[in-house]
Amino acid sequence: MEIAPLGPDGLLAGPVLWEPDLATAVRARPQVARWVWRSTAEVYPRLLATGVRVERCYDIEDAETLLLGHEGRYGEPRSAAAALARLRGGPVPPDPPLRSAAPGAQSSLFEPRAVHLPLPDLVEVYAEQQRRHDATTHPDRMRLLTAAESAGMLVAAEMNRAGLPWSADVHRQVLHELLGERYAGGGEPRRLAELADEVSTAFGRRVRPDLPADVVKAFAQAGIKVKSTRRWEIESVDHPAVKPLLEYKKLYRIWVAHGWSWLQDWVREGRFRPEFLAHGTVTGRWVTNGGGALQIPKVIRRAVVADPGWRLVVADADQMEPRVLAAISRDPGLMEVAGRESDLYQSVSDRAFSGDRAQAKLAVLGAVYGQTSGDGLKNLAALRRRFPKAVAYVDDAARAGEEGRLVRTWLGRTCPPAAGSGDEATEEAGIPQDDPAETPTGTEWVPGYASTNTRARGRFARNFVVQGSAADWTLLLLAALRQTCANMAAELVFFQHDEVIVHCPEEEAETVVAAIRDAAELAGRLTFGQTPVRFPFTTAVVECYADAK
DNA sequence: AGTTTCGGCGCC
DNA sequence: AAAGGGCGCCGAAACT
Repeated sequence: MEIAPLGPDGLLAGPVLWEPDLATAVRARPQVARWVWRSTAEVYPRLLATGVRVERCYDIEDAETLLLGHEGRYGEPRSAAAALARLRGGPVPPDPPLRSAAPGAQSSLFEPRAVHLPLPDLVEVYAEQQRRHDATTHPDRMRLLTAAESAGMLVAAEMNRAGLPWSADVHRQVLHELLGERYAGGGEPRRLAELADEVSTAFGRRVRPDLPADVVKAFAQAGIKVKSTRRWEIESVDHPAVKPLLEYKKLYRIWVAHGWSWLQDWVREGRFRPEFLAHGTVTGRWVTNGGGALQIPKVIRRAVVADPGWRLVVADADQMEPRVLAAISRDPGLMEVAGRESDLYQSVSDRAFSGDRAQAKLAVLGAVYGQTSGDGLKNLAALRRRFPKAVAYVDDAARAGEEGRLVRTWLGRTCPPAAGSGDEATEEAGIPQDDPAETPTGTEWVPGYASTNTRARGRFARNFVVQGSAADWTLLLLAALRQTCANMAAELVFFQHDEVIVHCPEEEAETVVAAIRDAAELAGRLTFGQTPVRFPFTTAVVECYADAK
């Protein structure tokens, strides 16, 4: 591999060196403060496989994505090769298509090979990116963002390697308790078959509860009109089929999504190994590929069991979103309640909802998500009176989103604008687009597309500033926690939006608990600067994930 | 017959 | 009473 020494200005400070082996090259240079490379996801797993860990890195292609976003150029190709072409004015190569949605080991055979750049070219792109940081609204924050994101890439690669401790025996036991015996031939297990029979008996004819169309028809024949078989619509219906039907749906879900075949597919050698993908969404939240790792049902968490003599430190950020909203909006009232470690929803409720915590929580989340009706909306007025700056902050974001202006998180992560220009990246990101063909013209108001999508974009932007700023903060948290764990046997094994699990020897558990608390405070200071807002965690030291709640 | 979309629900 | 932000996953339905 090629190695380039960088000077204090981040530019090429000497001749490009050639090393025969990546791992050896890295191992031989412990003094390197930060490795700059094209893509952590492609480089770092190979290093980890040979037992080499790096302290810090700078991921050029991830930074390119963030910088392009900040510059309002969301749709442009984000590869290092594309960045170089833009720099030199040449034809810009399109990004390789996203990986096929179809899972399966073979898919990687057909993935296009990444374009590798000669090292001096890569350094040139890097140097230009450093200059582009300076042109952002808050260069110091943008540098922090790309650094934090790169750290997140390291964490993700390390978690992918570690895997989540998983007891197949316990999992099978849980499945048997819930679903009963399996029958030969791979059909429904006993309990599901029984429930399906109960549903059919209640309707007086054979009904397949896993087929929504069949269920809707059966209800219609019983004189009950339902538009769908969603739980919230069905559960208020007065009919003997409802109870077994809802129970069936719950268990069916477990069976198809986390049943025996899931176990077969995803658990090897006592570990569940999903692929964590940092920066998987535009808000900065991570996603996972494989095994539905971010949707492990509560009952299945009994199968997450620490190694003998080890513990799981399960840590959950308390009321993360309203605390983040307090930090970014600087609303005096909200900062005051977020400046305490006690239950924030209770404090809000004491101030604005005469003690009804549930109402307060609904109102806060409604404000963040852009609720348009129901109790949350009603209570929004009370929230607005007490915390005007906080509500105004998300209202402003929503308006900006509706008008197609750029919306950013605290550190500068930028929401894709609804270009209305057929922007593919925006489409991919799931931002609602107006379809010109369906936009009514010459009409004041028509129920449907245009206004619906505009409002949806507003809700997206409203949520983006909070969810995305929270993601900014959690990246700094992970980076700090990773730093501490580097000196111990402890390993980060799971991360889900506002929750982290560390697997460690029993004797390290209390140190890890303290490390999480310290990391949260440090992340708060680094991300938001001077702020009274606290970021407490609820931590539990357990042998089994299910015991954490 | 193979691929994409939909319905529903799990998690935050 | 009515139904909002982000995801992934599965089988069935709907498409080509």
